[in-house]
Amino acid sequence: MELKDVVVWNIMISGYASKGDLNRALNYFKGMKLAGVQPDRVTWNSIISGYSQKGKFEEASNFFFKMRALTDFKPNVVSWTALITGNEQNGCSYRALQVFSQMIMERVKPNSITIASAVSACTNLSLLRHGKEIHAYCIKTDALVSDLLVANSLVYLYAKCRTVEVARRKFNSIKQKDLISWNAMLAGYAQKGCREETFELFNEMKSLGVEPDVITWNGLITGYNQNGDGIMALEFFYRMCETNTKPNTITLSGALAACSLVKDLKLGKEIHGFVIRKQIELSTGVGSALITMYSGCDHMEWACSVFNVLSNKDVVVWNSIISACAQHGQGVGALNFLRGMVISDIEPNMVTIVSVLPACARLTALRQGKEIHQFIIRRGFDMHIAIWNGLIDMYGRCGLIKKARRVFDFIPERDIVSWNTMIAGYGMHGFGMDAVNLFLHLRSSELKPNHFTFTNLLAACSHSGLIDEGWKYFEMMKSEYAMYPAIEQYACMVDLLARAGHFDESLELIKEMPFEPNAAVWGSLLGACRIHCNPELAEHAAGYLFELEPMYSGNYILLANIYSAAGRWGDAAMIRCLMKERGVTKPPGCSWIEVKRRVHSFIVGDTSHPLVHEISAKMDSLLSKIKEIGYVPDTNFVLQNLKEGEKEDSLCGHSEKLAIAFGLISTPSGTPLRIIKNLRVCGDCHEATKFISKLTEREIIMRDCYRFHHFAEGVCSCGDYW
DNA sequence: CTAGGGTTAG
Repeated sequence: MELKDVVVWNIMISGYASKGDLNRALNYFKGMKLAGVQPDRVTWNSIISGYSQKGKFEEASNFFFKMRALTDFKPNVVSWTALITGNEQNGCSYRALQVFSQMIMERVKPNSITIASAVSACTNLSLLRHGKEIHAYCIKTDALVSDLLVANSLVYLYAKCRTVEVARRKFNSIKQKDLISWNAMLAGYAQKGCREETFELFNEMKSLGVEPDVITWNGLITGYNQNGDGIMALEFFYRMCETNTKPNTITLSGALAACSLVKDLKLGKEIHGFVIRKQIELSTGVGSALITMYSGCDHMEWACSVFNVLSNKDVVVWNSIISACAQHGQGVGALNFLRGMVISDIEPNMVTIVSVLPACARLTALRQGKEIHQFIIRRGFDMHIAIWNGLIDMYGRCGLIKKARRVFDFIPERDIVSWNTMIAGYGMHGFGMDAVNLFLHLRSSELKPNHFTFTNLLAACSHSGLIDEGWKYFEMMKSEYAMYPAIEQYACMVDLLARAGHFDESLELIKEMPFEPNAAVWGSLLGACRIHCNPELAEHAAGYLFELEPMYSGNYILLANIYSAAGRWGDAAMIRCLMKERGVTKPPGCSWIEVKRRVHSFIVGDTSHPLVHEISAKMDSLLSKIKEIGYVPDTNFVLQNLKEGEKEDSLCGHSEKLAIAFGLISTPSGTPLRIIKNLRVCGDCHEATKFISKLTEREIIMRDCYRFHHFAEGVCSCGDYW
């Protein structure tokens, strides 16, 4: 065999390279040189594109540079474009754009494929500004703007970046629309939630004789899912089922996601059945959609059984089950699955972190939270803003509000969620003025506060009794931001006014607000009645609450406590009977404290801890000492009608006191104690803890189910309003 | 030799 023509070699090489078999392609590449045939630009480009498509950019750019160094021909537009499309399709859009600008700087003229790919990269990154620049470049340099490929990519860009009107103008300007143009515009309307426009355009398309394909339907379904509109997503799923179009796995995932949104368990199960009947292999995509669907419909057991059945568990499947646990308050489960994932050699990614941080926050699992923070730093993840925000939340909820602030200050580009989370953190710690100051800071930034900002800010004012500030920002919301207060903000204001004892004003606000009062509103009022000892109003509020959330024990307990405090023992007993009648049970008070990497939990009246004698001795000596400096046990918080001495004993057994006593004997003096309680902190314990903090010169940080209490030098950060 | 649309987890 003599010299083969370079074209024949190229066909072999490009064939293998485009199939991803780079080894074969390289063998032929070497082979042709041995045979004395010089590779040409097409040969080099085939290899570059093969590596680039596989996401092996180091190899791709090595050949790119070798081509420049070893040959007479420079990389041409195809070589550059191969690098750009490869990066874009492998989730490295940012690098794709870097390559693109490098190419422009070297004065290589892009073609329509290059431009479309660069615009797609902008779309992936939501870089509207950048995309517009590329658009402008097209207009300035040549007629590429009218190229169908480019035009379609621009419709996607403008639709995705929330300027659907601009997308429509671009769409209208396309003379010969293809199916992809229609799909782009329809998906854009779906993502933006424009129901009418979607239907209109859809009908227009059909009247012109253009038939939707599976991607049209999928774009509509997933678009509406992204918009949170499961009803429309299912509408289009049903419509598709009436046609001859066969659903694929993406359709099924989309339909399952919609089921989860609207909690349509019945349809979800039908689709699951369909998957089994048709023997569609349970791909990781459909598998994770099933997990999410069952979890969204509150069937965690089934979510777990789908998880167990899946033979191929990729990072998305693990993330699905982790976030399912986290969303159902199963923090321990979430952390267990995280461990399972690591053991199975699946690398956690950004989404894993974002899902698992709230679980740590809720568990106050500071140690795991810190480990995850370390892990993020070690792995050198791109710090997605959601991770930063998760860290703020985690540190805030674990009681390290200063650390939370340090994270906040460290974020290069904060979004509104960062500010909202930080404001909420200050609020739950009772640092109302810090929350207000941060809000003022936010006002001077270019970000716009949203409804959550005001909810968190007003809640912070309320936790700190900042009445004037509360009114001011409540009014500012309307006057300066043209935002109508929602029921959440009204609830905060009712809470703020009632806590301060301004019951008339708060009742007036309830009357005047354009919503039916909900449990949060009446609950605020009831809580305030405890502080100000107002059993009459408490009865009124509790009446509504018993209707709205009949099984929540907290309301009954609160009302019973209020009756007891007013000496109305008979009424208090009646409430306990009512609870029994309705089968409402009060979860036992439980407190946790972490000492030397171990979490110790104490249940009310608990005698099971190994150090029970030491704890009880410590408690006795503490109580007699704090009584000397002014503590008076408040037996109103004992529900049972016991004798005075017995009531005092029963108070000593409260879980938060046990945890404090244990913390004091098992940590060196001066160490702050961090305690978490599952219920609202008891009034007597609150009083006692203030004295204990003074006596022992310890900082005691206690989180109950509503907020943080920082006890130091005999006072609490809540100012006794909680 | 480069080639545009729908993709599960937050």
